[in-house]
Order: sequence, then structure tokens, then C-alpha cells
Amino acid sequence: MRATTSTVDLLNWYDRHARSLPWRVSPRDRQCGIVPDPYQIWLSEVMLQQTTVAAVKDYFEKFVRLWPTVRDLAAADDEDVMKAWAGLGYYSRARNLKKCAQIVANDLGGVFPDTEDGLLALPGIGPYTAAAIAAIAFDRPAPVVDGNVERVLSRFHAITTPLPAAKPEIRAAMADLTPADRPGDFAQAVMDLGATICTPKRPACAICPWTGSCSARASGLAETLPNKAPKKDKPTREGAAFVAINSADGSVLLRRRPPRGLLGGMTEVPGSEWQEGFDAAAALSHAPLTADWRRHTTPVRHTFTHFHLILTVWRAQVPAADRPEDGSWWADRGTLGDEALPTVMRKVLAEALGDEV
DNA sequence: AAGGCGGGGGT
DNA sequence: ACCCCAGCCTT
Repeated sequence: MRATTSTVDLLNWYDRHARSLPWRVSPRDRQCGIVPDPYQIWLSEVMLQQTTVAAVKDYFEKFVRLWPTVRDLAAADDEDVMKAWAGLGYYSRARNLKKCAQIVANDLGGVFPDTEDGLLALPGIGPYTAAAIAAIAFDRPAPVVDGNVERVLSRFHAITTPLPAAKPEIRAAMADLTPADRPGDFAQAVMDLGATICTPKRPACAICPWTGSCSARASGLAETLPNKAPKKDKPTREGAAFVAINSADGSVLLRRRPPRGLLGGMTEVPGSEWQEGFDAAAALSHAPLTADWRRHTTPVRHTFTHFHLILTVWRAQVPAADRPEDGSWWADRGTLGDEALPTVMRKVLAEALGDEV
């Protein structure tokens, strides 16, 4: 690492333009002796994996309110953690979050490791998150490389090697630029730059603190980099979802998904498997119980990471006594929003109940 | 090395 | 409506 003029330029920009975020300790705060809380840095960085700042904010504040320390989170009920995470996506993160909290609280005396290697050994912490926590919470000059950093540095050095093959080159470039002084602020500065100025489309080069030293800017490649390997297209799967409404009290029949895999451990309404070439004519054979099922004309559409889903929604009023003996339960209409329902299931319930859930 | 794993925002 | 984005884990 070396303190280049570019490094200094970016830190100066950060001092003036850093976004105020609930988990962030600003340079000004730090001068007043405020230090980052490793628990909050860890929590925010896990939430920020594959997820935008805007989506994370409310979830972060809710988690800190419910569980102010890693010991509180370690002692929390698994189901309560899944409920609090519902809607944020990539639910294995929530399961690993709980596992990690228990290891830190029970085996490490409630103290997070302060090195990249120590952090990397914990569940849910990979190369990016380990470096981010080491740099931001513990002032270690670890090279923090996320998607923003990949884009910013591939432009800065005009790296034309397509991703992901360019990753080692980019990591080396970040290691070279990261200063011994304020490595955490530098990492956050590069990521902020990527999120606000060096954006995927139409980067705002005119107001960029690196506009004079950026190789892609000089060669007219800013908008086209980084090069990427072509992505494969998503197949479409179909299925049926059944919203059974208790005629006595309006409650809704729910069940738990298997603990691993897609939406593992989350709550859903009963339904068919989701598959390409789903036999729509036989949809009712997947119903959880016999009833006067009415098909909604508007299907629910949802896109996951690797496939599109089209769900036909069926609805019926059923007597309370008709609950099948399979572990499903009647969930009160008023507290439906507190269930561990992923977004696709909230869409299904909104369609069936004509209401936001 | 490749594939599974959500959801939100921009256009 | 469609397109784009992006870390960790398992196989």
C-alpha cells in the first residue's frame, strides 16, 4: 500500500460528501472519540451483501432496537430473527447471522475477531465482509472489494479483462491503493463513489474526485467498463398457491417451508411444487383440503435469482375444523404482517385478500 | 468452477 | 414491463 495523491483526493471528497448512515461513524464523530461498534458494523455488512443501502436502513434499525448487542442476538429465538429478516431476501444470511452471533457470544466471550482471518472463519462472513469489518471496525488496511469497488477500479485502471476473471487484478489494485491511515474510511469512500457517482449507467464523471486520474475517463471507456462474462437467461417455473380463509374468524392457513434451500425455513401458504411445464389443469390436486376453490384471474409474478415464477392463486372459505394434520396452522389476519413471509407470499396474500400484507 | 440463493431500483 | 445489480455457501 502507498499513500497516493488519488487516495488523498478521495478521502478529502469523503470528508465532505460521506453519506450519513445509521451504522456509520463519520470522520467528525471519530474526532470526538466515537468508535465503531463491531457488532453494528458486522450486522450492517451482512445486511448489505447483495442489498442496497436503501433496503437495509429500516431492517438495521429494527435489529439494533430488538437486539442491541451480539449477546442479545445470540439469545434470541430463531423464529423471531427470521420474522425480523422477512422481506430482506437471501434468508441463509439470517440463519448464518444467528449461528455467528452464538459463536461470538458463547465461544469468543462476546468479542468479534479483529483480523481478516479470524473473521473469515465465522459463518456468513466471506472475503468481502471480513475485509470490511477488519477495515471499518478495527482500522486494518484490508482490501475491501465489493461490486462497487470492482466497477470503480476497473474503470480507474481501465481493466478490460472481463469479470469474474479480473477479480485478482482488482483486489491487487485495491490493496495497492488502501492507505495505512484511515483504511476503513477509504473503503467506504470507494463504495460511496460507486453508489453515487461511478454508477453502472451514466456515471457522473464531471463531478468525480478521480476524474483527472481515471484511465477509463481518459480513453472514453467509463460507461462500458467493467466487461462481464455473458449471463445465462432465466427459465420460467409455474405453480399453484392456495389461500384458505377460516370462515369462523377470517384467519389464513399457513405452513413452514423446509429448513434448507429456496426460502428455507420461511412461511408460505400451501401450494404445488414450482416447475417448468406445470400441469395447470391438475392444479386442484395440490390443494391442502377439499373446498370450493375459486381461481383468481390475475396470477402472481415474481423473479428469483435464477428463475421467473408465475403462481396461480386459489382462494376458498373453509370451516375451521378442516385444518389438515400436517403442521400447518391458522394465522390471525391482524398479525399476518409479522409472520416470516417472503415477498412472493406477501404478493399472493395481497392478491387473495385484496389488501397489503 | 459452477450454480443456488431475493428483492429493489432504474429505465 | 423489463433489465440490472451483487457476496456466501454448497456441490
